[in-house]
Amino acid sequence: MHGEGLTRLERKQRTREALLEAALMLTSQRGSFASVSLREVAREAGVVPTAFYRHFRDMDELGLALVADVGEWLRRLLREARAAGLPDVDMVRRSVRAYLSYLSENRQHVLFIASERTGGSPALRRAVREELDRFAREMAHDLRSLDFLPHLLLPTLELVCAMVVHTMISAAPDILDSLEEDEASQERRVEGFVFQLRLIFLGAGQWKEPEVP
Amino acid sequence: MHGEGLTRLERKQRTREALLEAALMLTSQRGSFASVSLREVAREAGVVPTAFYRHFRDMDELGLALVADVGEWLRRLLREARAAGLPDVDMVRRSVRAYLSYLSENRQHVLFIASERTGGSPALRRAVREELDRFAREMAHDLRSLDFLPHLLLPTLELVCAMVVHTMISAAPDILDSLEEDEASQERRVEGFVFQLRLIFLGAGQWKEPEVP
DNA sequence: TGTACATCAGTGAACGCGCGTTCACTGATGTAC
DNA sequence: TGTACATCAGTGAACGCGCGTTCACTGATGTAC
Repeated sequence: MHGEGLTRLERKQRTREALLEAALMLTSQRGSFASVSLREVAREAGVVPTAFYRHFRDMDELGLALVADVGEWLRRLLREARAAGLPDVDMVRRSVRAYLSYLSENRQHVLFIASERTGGSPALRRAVREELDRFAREMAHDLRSLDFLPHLLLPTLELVCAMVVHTMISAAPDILDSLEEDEASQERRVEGFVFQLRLIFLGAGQWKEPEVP
Repeated sequence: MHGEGLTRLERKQRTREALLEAALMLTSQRGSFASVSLREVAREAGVVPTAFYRHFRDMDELGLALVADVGEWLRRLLREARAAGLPDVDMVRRSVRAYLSYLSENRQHVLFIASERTGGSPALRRAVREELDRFAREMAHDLRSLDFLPHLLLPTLELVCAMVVHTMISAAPDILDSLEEDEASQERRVEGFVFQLRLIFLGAGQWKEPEVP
């Protein structure tokens, strides 16, 4: 019952993680972090409300911790993509398939980012934005080292990556919602998503960097 | 004090509008509709909480009415764009300038759409999505009749428009937030936004419709 | 190794507050004659 | 036009509820000797 064989610190860490996970779950369920209460989080994590304060000053602090957590998840995703190597001929469709399966397993993370990028408190919004910017920069760095789109300057490649990331994140709620509707609208959403990515890469392939004399 | 010279119906309509406006304002202030309470809306509109029920069954119903309202605003925006006529050479930069000034005057509408497209209740999310889809379809229709991107099939043009709309909506919170930061980051956000639109049109210009035998 | 004490994660009672919703009401506007 | 009655937008008191936060506490784990 009390996690035998664990040190006090390990147990504390477990409770902390339970709180974070509970908050993430409730946020994706409610649609926004702001409408999740401290008491709900504690209840879901299986502790008394006052235990919350051993881990976070308030919900704002937990929210920021959640962003950091989700940021780590994003970096793991990137690391795996990196291991998969250079995108090939039908790269977009393959990547989309991979992303969709990732999405169904990590619904909560993506929905959290999507909703708090726009909907959260200023501090939360800012933190999410920073994680996404950072993610795009790392992705650009990876693509550069794979010699992908070599005609683009690095800052331009970063902008392209930011656009891809942002497209992926904001397609997620549309696609996840469409799962609850008929199969046709689901396919339509996915096709729309594929089209968007294709258009971005098509545009990026054609982009001419302005001449610098 | 009691709006002399107005019929009872006109006064009721006024209160209704005051409630909607209050809700819109509070939503853009809080970052999400879900974290605005019925009592706050009534207070802001200058009526007692129970008067709310003369106009809406609950906050969900008011939310949907708000979507309809904002949808009308979108259509007005489109009508004005239509009157402005065919986009010209430096169309993107001109349009962006126009959009930015529109944005600063209609902050609340855009922020409402942006946050509830992802963050709201399922019904609200769906309603917002429908308004945006409809908006994109009308925009595609307009561009078609102006012979813009004539090599694209109408469904493709609709996808391009959906992408533009969606890029505009989701750039809005980034840009509005950047106004509170230094001028450099503001310029960076706007440049990123311009780049995204350019890339979309560049891609759309290059798009080859698949051959149908 | 055994004992005495300190630490501190989690408990449980209590608080004041704003919430959504109910109800009976008021009094100005609208309608019928 | 004037009068008597109906309508109904908005009022104000009251309710039970979940909220965030405080406080003194408990008892298992950790530390010093």
